[in-house]
Amino acid sequence: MNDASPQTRIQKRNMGVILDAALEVFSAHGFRGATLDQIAGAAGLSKPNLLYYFPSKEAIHIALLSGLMDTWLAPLRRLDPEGDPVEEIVAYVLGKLEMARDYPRESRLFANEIVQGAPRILDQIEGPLKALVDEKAEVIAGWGDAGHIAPVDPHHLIFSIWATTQHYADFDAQVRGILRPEGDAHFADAAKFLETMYRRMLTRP
Amino acid sequence: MNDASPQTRIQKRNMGVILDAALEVFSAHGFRGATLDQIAGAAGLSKPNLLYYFPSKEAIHIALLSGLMDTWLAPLRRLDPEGDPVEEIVAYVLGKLEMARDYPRESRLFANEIVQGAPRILDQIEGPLKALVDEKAEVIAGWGDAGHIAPVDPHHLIFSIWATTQHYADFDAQVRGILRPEGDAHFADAAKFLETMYRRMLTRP
DNA sequence: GTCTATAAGGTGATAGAC
DNA sequence: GTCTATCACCTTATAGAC
Repeated sequence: MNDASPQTRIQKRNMGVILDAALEVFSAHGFRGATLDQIAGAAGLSKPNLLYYFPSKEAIHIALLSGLMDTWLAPLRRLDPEGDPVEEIVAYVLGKLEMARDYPRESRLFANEIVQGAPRILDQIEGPLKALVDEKAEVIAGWGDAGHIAPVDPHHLIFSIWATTQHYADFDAQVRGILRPEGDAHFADAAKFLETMYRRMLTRP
Repeated sequence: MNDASPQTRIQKRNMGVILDAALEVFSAHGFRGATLDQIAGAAGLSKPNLLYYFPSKEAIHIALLSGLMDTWLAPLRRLDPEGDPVEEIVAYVLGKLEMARDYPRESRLFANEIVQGAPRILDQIEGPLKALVDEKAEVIAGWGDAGHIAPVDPHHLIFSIWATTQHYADFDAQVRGILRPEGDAHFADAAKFLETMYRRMLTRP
């Protein structure tokens, strides 16, 4: 299948179905743990038919990661240098937490990949991702210098936001196991906790 | 190999060598991504010899996880109800960060397992881990009620500490990719950031 | 206790009919 | 475009000599 060729509606639809099935399987079992049989089954296609649309298992995985990277970074991209500093950061935290709640598969897909050394997306991390993070870190540093927020290391602030929000998607099994049997209000409680936490952190001398 | 049988020095030594090799391989590739060939190679043993000491690949993995669970929880266990509340929690944060720095393989071993739904340690999560967390959460809640720290949801506080500290081990590839080329002082900077962050959060306004 | 050899089954990918 | 059949390889695990 030639990636650059024009696609029929059926082709586009099947590619979409395959990528959704692949997201389901790769996010649950990792690259090595996922099998083409599982993906084909989830997509409702035969294994050879899968490989008519993508040349290899790795090609599916790479297409998935590349396609989702933009969506995944959207919340950070929305951080507005002209907005109110504390409110912008709190909105980013809550937006990221909502993504962990609504798109846990995407979060786990990246988690699986990065924990194992990010072999297939190191380029994108060191390229576009680093560029975006550096840009926004600059903005946050400016807010600190201007005294609009308490001084913080901007890069580590961003890491802490990723860590605390994605934790609820990536380590869901652990969170549920510990909050059991109460918890299905995990995310509401987490939102309250994180908002309070980051407000205190950013509004102090 | 009978687990209950008395062991010679050679047996004990080889079991230790195997478990260390298994930690290396499982933490880097996950359960499914790891092969007995890799583990045998890292241990300097033949594959059949590996399986003389452990009955199966899964048995090695389970032995690893069970054996490390205690070590892994030691910092939380040290949280002293009689100590100074803010200092106890800050010490826990910094202790956990040191573990991420000094034992990243252990951190990634658990991360790999939990991201994929914790199929082999759900029992330990819902049992001993939950018990310990609930116990310490009680202590922290008491500190909040007594006004020794600002009020926080204790469970989510603990989750945030796990997330922010283990992040530097589990997502090391991403952290390095973004902090590049500067960073080898990641951990020193992270320690400063996290100490400041948790002090601000726990100290009453 | 440790080795070589090999069984048994799974997995990614291809060939070729339709 | 989609299928059945199949290949070639890898991986876990066992058998049996030493």
